[in-house]
Amino acid sequence: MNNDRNRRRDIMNCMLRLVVEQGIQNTPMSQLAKEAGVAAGTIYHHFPSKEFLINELYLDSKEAFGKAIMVNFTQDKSYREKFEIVARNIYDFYVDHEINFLFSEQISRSTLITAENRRLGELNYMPILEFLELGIKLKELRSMEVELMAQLIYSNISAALHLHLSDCLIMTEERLKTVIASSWDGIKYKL
Amino acid sequence: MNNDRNRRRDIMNCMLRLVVEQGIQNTPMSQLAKEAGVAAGTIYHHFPSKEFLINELYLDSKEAFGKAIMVNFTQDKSYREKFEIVARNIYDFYVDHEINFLFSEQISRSTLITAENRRLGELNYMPILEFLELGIKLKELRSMEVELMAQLIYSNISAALHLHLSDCLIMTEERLKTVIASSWDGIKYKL
Amino acid sequence: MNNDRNRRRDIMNCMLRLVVEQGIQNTPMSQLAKEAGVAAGTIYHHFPSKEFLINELYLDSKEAFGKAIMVNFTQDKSYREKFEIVARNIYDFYVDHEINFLFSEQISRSTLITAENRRLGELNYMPILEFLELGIKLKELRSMEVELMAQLIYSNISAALHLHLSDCLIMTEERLKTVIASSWDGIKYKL
Amino acid sequence: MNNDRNRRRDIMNCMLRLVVEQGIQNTPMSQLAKEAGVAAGTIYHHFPSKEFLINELYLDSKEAFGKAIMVNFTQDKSYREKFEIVARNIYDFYVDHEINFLFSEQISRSTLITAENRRLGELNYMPILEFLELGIKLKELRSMEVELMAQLIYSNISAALHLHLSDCLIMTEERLKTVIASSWDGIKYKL
DNA sequence: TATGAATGAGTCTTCATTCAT
DNA sequence: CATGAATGAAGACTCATTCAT
Repeated sequence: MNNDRNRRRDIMNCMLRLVVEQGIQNTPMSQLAKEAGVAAGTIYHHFPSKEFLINELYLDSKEAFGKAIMVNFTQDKSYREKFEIVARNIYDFYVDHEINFLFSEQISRSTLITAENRRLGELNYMPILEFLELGIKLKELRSMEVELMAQLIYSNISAALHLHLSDCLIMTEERLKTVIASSWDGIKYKL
Repeated sequence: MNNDRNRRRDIMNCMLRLVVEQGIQNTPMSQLAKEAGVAAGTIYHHFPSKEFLINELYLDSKEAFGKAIMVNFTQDKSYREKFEIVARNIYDFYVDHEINFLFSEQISRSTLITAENRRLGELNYMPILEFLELGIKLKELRSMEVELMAQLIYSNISAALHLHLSDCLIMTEERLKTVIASSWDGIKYKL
Repeated sequence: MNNDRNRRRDIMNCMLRLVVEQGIQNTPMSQLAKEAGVAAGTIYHHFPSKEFLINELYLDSKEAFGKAIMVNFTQDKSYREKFEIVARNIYDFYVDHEINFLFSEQISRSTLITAENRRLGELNYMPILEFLELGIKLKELRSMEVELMAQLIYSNISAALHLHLSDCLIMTEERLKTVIASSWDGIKYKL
Repeated sequence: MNNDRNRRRDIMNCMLRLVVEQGIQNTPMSQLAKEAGVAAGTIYHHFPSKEFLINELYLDSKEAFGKAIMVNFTQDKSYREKFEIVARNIYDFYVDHEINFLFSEQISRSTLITAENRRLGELNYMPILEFLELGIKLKELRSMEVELMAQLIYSNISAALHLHLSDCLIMTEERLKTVIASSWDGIKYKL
C-alpha cells in the first residue's frame, strides 16, 4: 500500500531528525511515536527493533550519499577538475543534507550498525575508490592506499563542513576552494 | 588526604577505560563502582553526578593533550621540521594513549560537555594555533583561518590513527611520513 | 458454508499445536494468524477472544476423549477385562493423540476455562464413573468415592504416559501391563 | 545483614503466594513489588530476573519437600509401615504447605526451570528412590523402575490432595487410609 | 466476510541517585 | 568519609483487539 511506505518513511524521517538533534540514546521510542504521530506499537509494525531502525537509516543515508557523489562527472575534464567535482559533490551533498552529515558523523563509529550493513553501506564508496585508483595509475596522485587517501580527503571536507555548521566561520566559496586545493596538494603526484 | 586524591584518580581512570570500551551510555555507575572497587555512594562523594565525572575526564584528557603537543620543540629547526615534530607529537601521544584518543573521538560531538568546559578544554590548543599563525606570518603556510587549518591537520592525523587502530592497515613509518607530508603539502605556502 | 467450518477447524488445530509446543501465554494471536494462514481479524470472526478459543479447544478435547473411552467395550467379558479395556482405551487414545494429552495437562489447572465449560467437559467422564459405580456394586471394586477412584486410575495412566513421552523409559507392553495391574490391585475388592 | 535476608524472604514468600493464586504469567513484577511493599528495583537487587526468582522458589520448595519426607522414619517398623510413614509424610507436608503443593503442580512441567536446577531439585527425591529400591530388593515391592513407581505413588497422593483441596470431597482419615492402601496394593510384591 | 495496519496499555528490566547506618 | 540497599521513573518492546478498507 502506498500509505504504508509513507508511514514507514515518516517514521524514518522523524527518527533521523530526533537522532541528530538528541542522539540515539536520548531518543526514546516513545518520543519517536509521539512526534511521528503514531502509536508505539506502530513503529514495531514497520521495524522489528530500534536497532534495526537505526540500521535502515544508516543504509538509506549511505545510499543517498553514493548516488550524489558522481553526478556532473563528465569525461571531458582533466583529472584535477574531476577531483574537484567529486569533492564538491561531497561537500554540496552534505550542505544540502546537513542532517545526513550529522547522522553519519554520529553513527560512523557506532557498534549499532551490523558488520554486514556496514559492508553494504561502504559499497557506495566504490566509485570514489575506483576514481582514486585510476588517479594513482595515471600518476596524477601519489602512491598510497586508496582507503587511507579517501579518509584524508573525507576528513578534510568534513573539517570544512564542521566549520560551516558551527557559527565560528562562514564557509565562503574562497575558503572551500582553499580546502579542496589543500586536499589536492596533499595527495597529488610529486615529481 | 593523599589517599583521597588516589581514590578519585582510580575512579576516573576506571571510568575512562569503561567509557572507551563500552560507551558512556553503556557504562552504569553501578559497574563503575564495582570495577573501581568502591561503593556507589563513594563515587558521589567525589563527583556530584555522572555528567560531572565525564566533564572532568574531558578536561583531564584535553590538558594531557596540551602538555604533550609541544615537547621536543627546539628553535634550531626549520618551520617544516617543527611542523613535523608537532604532527608527530599528536600522533605519538595518541598512539601511546589510545584510550585518550578513543575517548576524545567519542566525546567530541557529545552534548554532555558543558559550553564552558568545552571552551576551557580548547584553550589547550592555543600553542598549536599560535604556531600556525606564526607560519602564515612567515609565509611558510598559506593564508587560511587557523581554526580551519588545525582541523585539516588534526583530521589527517586522526585518519591515520584510525587506520592504525583498525586492523586494515599497519601504520608503518613510511605511511605516517606520507600522511604528514600530505598534510604539509596541503597547507604550505605556494608561490 | 463448508469452507467456513474448515477455516474454523484449521484455526483450532493450529492453535492446539502451538499451545502445546509453546504454551498459551507464549502463543500470540498474531503467530496463530500467520501459521494458520489467515488474517488476525479473521480469527476474531470465528472466536470472540483468545480465551474463548481456548475454551473451545478444551471442550473439543474432552469430547474426543469421551468418545474414545468406551470403544471395544463388549459385555461378554469379565469386569477385570473390561477394566483393562477402559484403561487401555485411555492410554491408547492419548498415545495416538499426544497433543490432546499435553493440552489437557496444561489446561487442567488453568483458570482460563470457565466453570460452566469445566462442568460440561467433565460430563464426558460419566461413562467411566458409571462403570466404576457398577464395579463397587458388584463387589469387584473396593468401596470408595468414584471421583477419587477415577483420579487414582487416571493419575496412574498419566504417570505412564509421561514416562512414555519422556525419553527416560520406553513404555513396553510389559511395563504398561504392570501399570494397569498396579492400578487394578489398588482398587480391586479385598475379601 | 539480617534485614537483607528477611527482605529477600519476604519477596519470595509474596511471589510464591501470588504465583499460586494467579499463575506466573499473570503475576507482573510490578504487582509483586506493590504487594511485597518494595520498589520494583529492589526485587532486582535480590534476583537478577523474574525467571531466576521462580527458579529460587522451585529449589526452595524441593528442598523443603526433601527435608519433610523422611521424618519419623525409624528402623523398628515393618517395610509396609515405613511405606505408610513416607506416604503420610508427603501427604501431610503438602496439606500443611498447600501453597508448595500448588506451586509444584504449576511448575512441574514448566520450561522456566533450568535443566541444572531441575536436576538439583530432583536430588531431594533420592531418599525415596533408595527406599523403593530397597523394597524391591527385599521382595516387598514388585519389580519395576523406581522412577515409574515413584510417579505412581506420587500421582495417587496427588489425586488425594486435589480432592482435599477441592470442595468436592472431604479427605477423612479413612479415605486417606484407602488411598495409601490402594497405592500399596498397586506396588506390593505378588507371590 | 476477510484483511492487516494500527492501537496503547501493560510487561520486564535498568540505572542514576539517595540516605540510613 | 564509606557503604550498598533501596528507590522509582523511564526505557524497549509485546500483543489482544479493533476497524477502515
